[in-house]
Order: sequence, then C-alpha cells, then structure tokens
Amino acid sequence: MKNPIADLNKIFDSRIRLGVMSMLVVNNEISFNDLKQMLELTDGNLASHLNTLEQAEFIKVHKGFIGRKTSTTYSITVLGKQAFKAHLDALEKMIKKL
Amino acid sequence: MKNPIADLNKIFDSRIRLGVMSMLVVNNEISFNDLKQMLELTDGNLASHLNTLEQAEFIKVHKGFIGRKTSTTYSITVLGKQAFKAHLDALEKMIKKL
DNA sequence: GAAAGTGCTTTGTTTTTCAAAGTTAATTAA
DNA sequence: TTAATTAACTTTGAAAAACAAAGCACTTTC
Repeated sequence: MKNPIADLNKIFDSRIRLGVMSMLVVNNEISFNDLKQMLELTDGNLASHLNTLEQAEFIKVHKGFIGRKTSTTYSITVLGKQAFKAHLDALEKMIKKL
Repeated sequence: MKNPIADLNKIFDSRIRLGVMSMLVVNNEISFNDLKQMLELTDGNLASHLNTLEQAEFIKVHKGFIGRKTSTTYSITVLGKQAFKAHLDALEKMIKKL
C-alpha cells in the first residue's frame, strides 16, 4: 500500500486557500472584498493567502473598476484548476475506501 | 451565501491527521509502526499528531502484544467517526458546486 | 552483553498563520 | 477643500503548529 497523503497538495492544506479555490472554481471572477466577507478574514490574512496562490500561479489578479471605484478581482488559472482537481482527486481516492 | 469553510473541522486541516483518520475508518486497528511507515513520518511527529487526535477523543489507544513484542495500536472512536464524516460532508458541500 | 526494535517524550528550530497597524490612492461627504 | 471613507494592500510582530533529532525505558534477539 502506498502513502495515502502523498498526492495531496500542500498549498491546499489551508482551509482558507481551499475556500478561495472552491469559490473561484464556480465563479470566474470574485473581488477581494467579496472573498474577505465570505471567508470572514482580515485584509492582511486574505492578502497573504492570495499571494501564496498567486505565487503558485493558481490564481490571477485583475485590477479594474466597478463604476468609478477600484475593484481588484481574482480568477483561477488553468494550472490552478488542474492542481485543485488533482488535489480533490487525491482526497477522494484517500477516502474512497469508505 | 454563507462562509464555505466554516464547517470544516480545524483538526483535519492537517494532511497527516486526515491521513490517520482515513486509514482508521477502514482498518479498525492500526499499529504505531504501520502508521509511521505508511505516512512516512518520524516517531515524534506521528506521536504528536496522534496525541492531538487522542485529546479530541477521535481515536483511542490499545497497548498490547504481537507475540511477545509490545505493540501499540490505534482505533477510531464513535465521536471520531462522526467528526470525520461531518468534515467530509462539509468538504463535499463546499466543492459540490462543480 | 551488545545491538536493535517499540513507542514515546523532550528540546529546539523552522514554518505557518494571523491580527493589527500603517500605507497609498482614489472617492465621496461636509 | 478638507475631512472622512473605502479598497487593497504591505509590514511587523506575535502566537501557534509542524517537525526532526535526540534521549529514554523497556524488551528481545543475536
């Protein structure tokens, strides 16, 4: 038998990054503010997790406007989608023995 | 919409504890050594994660023998099964929108 | 009787997480 | 026009968690 946790992606150990990704899988663009409110996080905390995901190239940023207000939105990348799916598959395989 | 990660159990953020639990769900008794080898961990690291799970009363310990050798085995508790299931349900709900 | 195995505990370092406060820039209210 | 607000950060620092390595008590095997 092989190590059941070896295929889990370390980046997704964090519930917050998991939450961000799961939200971005279904919504192709979400604002910083919406993420912050949905996940109930402080600015700094969210920003640093987003940064981790960005470094990994799992998400990308778009700086734009809503009306005349600045609005930063985030979306998932192809790589991000793949990695997230792979992680979920690994999770599923791990617990599929139920 | 409500916070998608609120129902995830913090104890299962750890890949290692997740791995231990998923192994104990399908095998009703696993030895310290087997867990250590399967998950590729050092003694101290495994022991401390097992301790966390034990504190939460999600697993319990049995000190016994295999032949004449000491053997410590672990099994999941009813509470542990419930908590693990609840966590998996929360995870599933979170990503079910796929 | 020396070496090795089991299952820890202790110690200390590294990594991760997080909140709080400060920052920049634009925007609206007074 | 100045003050206050909002958005989206960055920086700082503290607390928590993860982890490896070493030590330890006990037993067993060589």
